[in-house]
Amino acid sequence: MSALMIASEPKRCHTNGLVNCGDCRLGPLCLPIALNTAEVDQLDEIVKRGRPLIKNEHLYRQGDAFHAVYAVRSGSFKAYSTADDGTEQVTGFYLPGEIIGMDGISSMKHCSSAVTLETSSVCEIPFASLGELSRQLPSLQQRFFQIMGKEITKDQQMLTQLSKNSAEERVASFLLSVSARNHHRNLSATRFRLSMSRAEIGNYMGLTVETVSRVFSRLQKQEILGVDNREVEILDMAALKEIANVA
Amino acid sequence: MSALMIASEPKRCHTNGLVNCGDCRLGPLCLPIALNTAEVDQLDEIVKRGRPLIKNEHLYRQGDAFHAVYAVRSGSFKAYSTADDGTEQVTGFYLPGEIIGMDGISSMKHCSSAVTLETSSVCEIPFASLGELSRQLPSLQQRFFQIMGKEITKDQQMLTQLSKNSAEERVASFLLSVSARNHHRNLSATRFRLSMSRAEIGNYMGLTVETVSRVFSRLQKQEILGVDNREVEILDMAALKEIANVA
DNA sequence: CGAGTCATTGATGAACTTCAAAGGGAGTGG
DNA sequence: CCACTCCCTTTGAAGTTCATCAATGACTCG
Repeated sequence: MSALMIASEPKRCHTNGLVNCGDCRLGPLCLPIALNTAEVDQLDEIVKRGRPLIKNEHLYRQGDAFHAVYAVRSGSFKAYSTADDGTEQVTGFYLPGEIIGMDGISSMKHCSSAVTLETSSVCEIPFASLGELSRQLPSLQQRFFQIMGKEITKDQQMLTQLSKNSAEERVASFLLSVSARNHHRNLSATRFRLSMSRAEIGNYMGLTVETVSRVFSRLQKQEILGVDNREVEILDMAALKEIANVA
Repeated sequence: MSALMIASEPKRCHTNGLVNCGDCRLGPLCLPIALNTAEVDQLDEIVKRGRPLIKNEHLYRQGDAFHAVYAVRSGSFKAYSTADDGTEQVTGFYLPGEIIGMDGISSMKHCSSAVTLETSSVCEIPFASLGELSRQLPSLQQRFFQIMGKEITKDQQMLTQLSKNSAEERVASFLLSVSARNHHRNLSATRFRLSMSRAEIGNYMGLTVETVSRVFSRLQKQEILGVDNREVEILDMAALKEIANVA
């Protein structure tokens, strides 16, 4: 439990604003799936690649006009909505290759905010252009429907999570989700650094900081998890899945 | 607190399988919003109107191949998913004019089941045709994106509901949601019959039957709500909104 | 009219929250 | 480079809310 930094692969991206969808390592995870080379080039033309955002910088805020969705290129984001009384609810975490910003589609206004958890960069995909282009490219339209559908099923799984599962089940599921998404990006499924605080995890999973911390401690005591601050190692994947009720 | 039946407007629909989107009273709530007459006619051609479904009949089941979404024409539906251990989680209730079945879009398989809560009917909208047609009709594409986006924001509001709110707040919000949707369909916002059981409400809101029942009783004692089994009357809308934390 | 489901109400208990306090880490400025 | 500060994390003790268990009553529909 010593390593501070794990493979800083995002760096390359930060220094290369010229990368296009065809060359992007994330291509196979992101929008371009199922597009052929010519189609990817067309997609490429509507995508805007911005400067990196520093930690705690907002991508958009609740109430902002909606005009684009964003593909996370590097780093990570937290999406959250703020109630009238100021309390916040984290609605999702977004890792490279995932699409953030779809909360604004229905009303053309963002009903949540998105903020970086670390230095991050995105590809901006103007929604109007995406609509237009997807009328020409059936597989792009298909793909975007699929991505929106996935957001729906993800949220519905969270509903079950929040309404039925205990604190241990929720935390275990959360860790497995991060693990699986890392694995999907060819990173370690068993060892990674959490870019979010205990409080943010707790908020997302409907728990308090203290409860999350206690669960982490218990999992560590049972030697299922190795924890060093935000550095995490899954020592017993089977046991963790057992706890999370995964078949 | 006596009336058993409230305006049975759906009946007319049941007896008329020939109604088309252009004539449907629900048009302005449903998919056709923002389409002109010619466009509605085109939509009409891909829509299949089926026989009415009786109470407790399934529209689709978890695991079924996905090939269409459905517009509720009359009655009401419950969507729910079943875990490996057999426990069920209600993921939504669907009233006339609302679209059900989008849970299958991402994987082309339904990951939840849909069942009627009473005699009901739907318009089946084959997804492939909808995709095709929406490539020709920008406003239809726009509209469908909007509907999917709304499902996303609805689910995210539920997340906040489940993770932050007390039993009273949840039940109050639920009643207000049904009230608003009724009002939207030009039905009474203050008096209606719930087509779902206490257990189903509880399951949806992450509570037990007993808790839901107790909240109903308390609201009745405070003269905020009139309750006669599934017949409900909101006596003090302001107080109910107060409880639900609505601004 | 009878059987079964649904709703209500009470008593008890468990899980998580809240309140409180102290121990690291990371980043900043001197 | 060190020291200071602030925030994050951890752990303990007490308190609440809601779940669970249990029993009765009411409604619905064959």
